[in-house]
Amino acid sequence: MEGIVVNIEGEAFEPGKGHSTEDVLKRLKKVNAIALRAHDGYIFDISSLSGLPEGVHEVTAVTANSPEGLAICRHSASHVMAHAVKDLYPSAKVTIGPSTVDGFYYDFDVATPFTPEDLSAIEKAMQKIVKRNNPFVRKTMSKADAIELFKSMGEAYKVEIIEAIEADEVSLYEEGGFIDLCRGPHVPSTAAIPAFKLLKTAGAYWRGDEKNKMLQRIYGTAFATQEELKHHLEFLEEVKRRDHRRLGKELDLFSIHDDIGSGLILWHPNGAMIRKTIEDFWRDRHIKAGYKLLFTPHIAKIDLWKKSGHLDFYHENMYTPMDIDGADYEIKPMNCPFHIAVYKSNLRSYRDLPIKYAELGTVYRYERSGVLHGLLRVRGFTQDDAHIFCRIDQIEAEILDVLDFTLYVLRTFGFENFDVYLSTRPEKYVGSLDNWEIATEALRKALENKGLKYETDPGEGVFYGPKIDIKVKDSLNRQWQCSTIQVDFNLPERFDVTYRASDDKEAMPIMIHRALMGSLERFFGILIEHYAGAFPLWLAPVQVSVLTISERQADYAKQTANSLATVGIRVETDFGDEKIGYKIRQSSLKKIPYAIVIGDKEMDSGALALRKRNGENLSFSDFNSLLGFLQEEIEQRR
RNA sequence: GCCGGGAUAGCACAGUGGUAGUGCAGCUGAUUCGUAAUCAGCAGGUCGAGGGUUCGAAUCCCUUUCCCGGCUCCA
Repeated sequence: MEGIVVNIEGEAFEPGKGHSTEDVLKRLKKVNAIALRAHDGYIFDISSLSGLPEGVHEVTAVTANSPEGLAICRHSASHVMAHAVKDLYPSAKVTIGPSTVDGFYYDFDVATPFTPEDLSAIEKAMQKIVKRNNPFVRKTMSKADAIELFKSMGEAYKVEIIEAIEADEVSLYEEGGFIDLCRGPHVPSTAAIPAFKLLKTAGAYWRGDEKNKMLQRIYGTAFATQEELKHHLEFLEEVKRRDHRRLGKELDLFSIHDDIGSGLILWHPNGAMIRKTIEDFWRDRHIKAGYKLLFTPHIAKIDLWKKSGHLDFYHENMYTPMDIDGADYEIKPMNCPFHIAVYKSNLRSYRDLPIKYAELGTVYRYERSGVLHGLLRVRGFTQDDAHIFCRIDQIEAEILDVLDFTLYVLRTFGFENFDVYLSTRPEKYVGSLDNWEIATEALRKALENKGLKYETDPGEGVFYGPKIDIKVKDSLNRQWQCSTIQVDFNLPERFDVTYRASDDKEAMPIMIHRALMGSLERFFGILIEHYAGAFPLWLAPVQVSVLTISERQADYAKQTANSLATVGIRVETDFGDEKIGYKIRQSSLKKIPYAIVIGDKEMDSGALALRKRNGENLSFSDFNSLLGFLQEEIEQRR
């Protein structure tokens, strides 16, 4: 351990020089260190302090408060879970058990799936193991020995895993008699797993491949403190509370019916009003941004899809063709071929470019029944699609434009944080290397020009071109993919799309596909959860409710409501014989942004009282000042 | 598609072999009230669908449809 510096909470310790090894270990224990991080980010067990690899001269204590430390805790928790499962169900075979972004899981091969009661029994067994404070002991052995060991234990999956490992030596961890193959690192001992909870069970294929056996997965989570665990569980409750399927029903926004078909959405009046507002905004802004709007059919002859390549590359998501007068027609999974047909309906000059076509195009795609999910994964949806035909020298400017436009639109819907990804050329691709290079650089430059932080996903582009994906973060900080901007070298080629260049020769434009919201259905689902159903005034299906204290004010209130409706405010009235508290409660449950309460006072004075959804009260001396207030808020879309 | 769980009144749910229930919503009546639930009465069901076991099935068995959680973040 000579010559090694150990940083603990900002203090440097040098075992052998002023500090004894015991002191350092004690100190590490005192701060609840669970691992050590080297400069290059590599993480070691605390026990490896005495045997650090050559070249490592300085390490820093890692606690469960850091992301790495927490991941280690969770990983160790998954081992403890496997230990508990083996104790309770000795015939269970262990497989893999990693930590995840918000917890951990472990997959087991068991004869009968786990029940919720099993889960709490396992959790209790885990608590006992944690209490015993068994040290995690790392061992290494040769591959051959490890294979022998796990064979003798009957752990066939572990044998399979070891056989696939390339190194000569593998590491094992033992804790309280439970041995598992593991790369590590782990917490020093089981008591260093402060707060954990098992959450749910699920089927999961071995190695995620549906050709393999189905294993039983147990999900759990762990945190540095009970407090944080509690917060996380509350967060999960909040997620449930905001579930768009639940709110969709409660607020009468949309429905899905068995007898109509899975993954097919019916927009109810409230949802349809929101969609109409979104669409109006979308169309208006697109026209202002120089897009031309299109409407195209829902079906087309099968040859079109052969030519576009969809039948080759996309047929798994397409429905069986229908026969019309002896010709096969396909319901459309994409809008692009139609937009190309519009482009090709005329000769185009280089002076015409860029040509930007936009359409709210409804497409139908086959999704496996198991993946359908409310509005977020459906079989019929409307894309806010657009195709930009431009010259290759225009790509950067166009992308820049699209980026600006996208961020403007997303911000209007209350999304302020984005994660941006640039996906580059995959192994299988079409188009020339030159074009890929130019297009990828154009995307990159546009991102840098906008000062957007982005991650590069090498090789993750589509076969026909590089792309930028933008993921929004909602009010619960969850990430959703909405926008995508994709360069396409393929379709112009396939459809022989051309323009007349300045040198009088035929040239091929580049196509940019882009969607800002992705699909209206999905975006709506995300919005419902983002706003927890409490839509801002400009989007709210009903903007104001007019409520009376008693029957006496009904006529007067009716006039007020009519005056609002006449200028386009969406109003609902409640003149029933319930008490005002009841009416306000009803209005609040419907998440109507404002309630106007009218009693004798208002009737006599002409003043108006406006109650916000959150209980706050505002008063206005007359109708016009109230109207002005509402109109300004609508105008500003906040 | 696969594994597990589920489907009972418009909604949320209870009901493990013996008369199908509760709350909210709905309807009717009373009440006319000042910022998140006034009171009373009434009505509402092929217990997802089909078949079977049984004297008797929401309940047990089989089939089927749909919904929910998941199905690599790689020792």
